[in-house]
Amino acid sequence: MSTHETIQPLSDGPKPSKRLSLGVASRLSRYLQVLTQAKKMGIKTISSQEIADYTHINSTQIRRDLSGFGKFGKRGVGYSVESLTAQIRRILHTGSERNIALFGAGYLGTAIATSDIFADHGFQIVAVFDSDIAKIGSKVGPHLVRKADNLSTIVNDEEIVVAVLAVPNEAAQALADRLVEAGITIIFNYSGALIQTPSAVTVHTSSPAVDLLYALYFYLA
Amino acid sequence: MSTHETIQPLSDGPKPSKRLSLGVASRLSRYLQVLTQAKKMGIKTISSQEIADYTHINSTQIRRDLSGFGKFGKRGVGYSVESLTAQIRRILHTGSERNIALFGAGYLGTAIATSDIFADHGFQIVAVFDSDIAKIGSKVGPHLVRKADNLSTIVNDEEIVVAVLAVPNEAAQALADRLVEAGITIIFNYSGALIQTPSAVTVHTSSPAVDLLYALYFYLA
DNA sequence: TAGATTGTTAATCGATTAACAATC
DNA sequence: TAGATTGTTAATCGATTAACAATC
Repeated sequence: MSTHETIQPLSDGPKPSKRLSLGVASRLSRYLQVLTQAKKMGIKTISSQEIADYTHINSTQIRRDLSGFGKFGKRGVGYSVESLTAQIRRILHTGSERNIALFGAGYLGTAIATSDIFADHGFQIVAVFDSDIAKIGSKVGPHLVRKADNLSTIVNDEEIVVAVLAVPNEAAQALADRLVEAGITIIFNYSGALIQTPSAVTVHTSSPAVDLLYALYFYLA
Repeated sequence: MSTHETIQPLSDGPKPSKRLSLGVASRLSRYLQVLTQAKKMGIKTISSQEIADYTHINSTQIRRDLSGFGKFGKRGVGYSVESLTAQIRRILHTGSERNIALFGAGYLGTAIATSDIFADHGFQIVAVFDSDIAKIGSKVGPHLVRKADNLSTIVNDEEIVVAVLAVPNEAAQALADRLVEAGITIIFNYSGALIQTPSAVTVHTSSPAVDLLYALYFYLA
């Protein structure tokens, strides 16, 4: 956890919907992942201990996280996968669909476009871009590869909230600059490059090797 | 951070090398990522504030994390990129090369095999596997695609420490079971499937959509 | 020197979890 | 009923950060 929690003292609305701390939001997201998978596997009910087995998050903490928002479980039984999913979605405000633009139609871009990892969580890829003229007009999964011109128009028209960058390191910063200009506020960076943006823009850089270093440390220690 | 810290009270060795807490290990890994990139960009010196700008980790915390292990910086100047990299590598015991086996030679597997994200951090892909007979014998980047037979022999001979799974969801659990049997203790799972393993085995499941949900929450709130 | 940045302290705050009553 | 699991309390512990002296 990198930063601290900010509480919004509410002027006593009907529900005490404080802003979540980074830790809680992160954990709720992970519960959602387990629940989504569990649903796919046809599981109807899940206990806090079972979620703990998958996430390595302490079962007491799971119950505590959830009980802050209501009594979602049944003692002696566990949580309904269906209804807990709905509850967490509500807490995270992620009930509705969100639109994504994908930049880069190489191997990684194609892998992302053809997988359902994003779709499973309500993220819809609505546009795929590449700078290689040879690729423009071809198809990646169901998507037509386009040229990344008039970004702000496209971002507006297609109601794009998130840009996913699967481009070479060298191209990442320049593209990010253009995206910021076009009004994008969430960038998901799969390139290895570090990206600098105004503070209003969130950049999430995926770094598997860093995660691996981290895992390895605990393996060695 | 999901679990708590464990301190190994040392019988007074020369250096008080406690076991790192999850939080510290995670943050040190991220500093390493920034330093690796900074080095590529030809930067010689970096301040805690600059690292903070990239990682969104508070600069005081960065200095505090580092000062637990020595005085690595120069007041008024910052940290030497080169020497700080070496120091963190030492702290994380990640100085030496580690061998990785990659499973799955589809779009994602190919993207991983041809990128340098792992190589940048001392992880060497030494074997690529696929279950599709049509792919066996073909090349993915510099690697020959092999059949995943005799896993324990290969794991031993090639000194493989980590298995990276870029396979379909349906295949993940069965493959993980075979890997555990073959003696693998760190599995990096890029499939969307949840994997269950004995507790001695570390599974890291990459879940971009979950990260996105999390980022989106703070965007919406 | 003047400016910048580290290293460290001290105080606060949130995260974590063992334990257990409640109850399905 | 007996067994299982939730919801909650209470206590501890680590993370976080503002502030500032030290010093390059």
